[in-house]
Amino acid sequence: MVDAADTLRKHGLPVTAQRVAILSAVHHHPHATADEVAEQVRSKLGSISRQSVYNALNVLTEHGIIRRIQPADSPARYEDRVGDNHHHLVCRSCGRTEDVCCATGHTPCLNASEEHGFAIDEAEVIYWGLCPSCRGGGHASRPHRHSHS
Amino acid sequence: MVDAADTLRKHGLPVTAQRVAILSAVHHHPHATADEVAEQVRSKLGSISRQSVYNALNVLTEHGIIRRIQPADSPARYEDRVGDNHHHLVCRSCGRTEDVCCATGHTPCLNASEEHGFAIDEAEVIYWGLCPSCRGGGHASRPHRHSHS
DNA sequence: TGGGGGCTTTGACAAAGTCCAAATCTGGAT
DNA sequence: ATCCAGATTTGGACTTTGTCAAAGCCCCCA
Repeated sequence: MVDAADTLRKHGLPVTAQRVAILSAVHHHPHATADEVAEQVRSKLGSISRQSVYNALNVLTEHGIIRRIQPADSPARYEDRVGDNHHHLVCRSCGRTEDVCCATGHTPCLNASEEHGFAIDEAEVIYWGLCPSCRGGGHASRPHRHSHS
Repeated sequence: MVDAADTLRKHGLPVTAQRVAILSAVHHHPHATADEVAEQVRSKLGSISRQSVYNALNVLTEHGIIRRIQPADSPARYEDRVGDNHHHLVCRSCGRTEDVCCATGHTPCLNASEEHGFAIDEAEVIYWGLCPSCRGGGHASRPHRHSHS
């Protein structure tokens, strides 16, 4: 595990306290939302502006240092783990997110039967279901819109 | 192709001019957003409230009459084609959306290697790429956030 | 003809981000 | 160690996409 500041330097990015704290927060809280990252950073630095959080997360994402995932009905989430083609498993009820390795080896399903002339560069897979806690009691902590009446 | 009103009746839903127009709009404009649907409906009925559009789209979705898809960086889109396990191909630049049949038969990739105790009920696949028009000139009509500097 | 229930409308509200201009800081050169 | 240009951070207004809630309307049925 490399140092956050080093990672930034390695990518030619100016090292600021905010960036370091943000990158570190993402590392220690995989799949955190921008808000959650902001909370974490505030507990370290005392304060940070919302815009700085978004700026940093965007810059880090553009440089491939972190990855952004945007499941339906959830704000964007960020993760450290880049470079390997893994997917996500999301709880419909509480939004809990887990990593899952690619079931069929590498770059699965990347052969869409019809390409419609598109230049496809990624196949994004999201598994939807209910996490253990939400299966049990049925006491959903976040009502979702997918319920079949 | 069944009549919109019949479809509503078949599902025990009250038939209103708005609902018929909305369902019809979705049928004739697959992958339209709520706003686009509203536009279509206005050109038929003269006017409709935003809330009615959302109400109808939600009701129709809950009854499985239409399906909602929510790709990253795009408002929700709706489509007529339900019941078959097909996926989507989305242009990173302009958001153009196409249907693609499931590459590997049916319910692909539904065997996540690690299930983390989740009860998985769906594997959602989105292929990302550039559509023919956006590949060519490079004149992106909607700047996206995935560009690698 | 009179009720009811469900739809529709209207308007306020909320979440998640972006835009912009001013103040501040970082990194490299002196 | 100091300075400067350019990049970053801030704060606040603003946008987009939806939802909530109250009130009105319409149609069906007795």
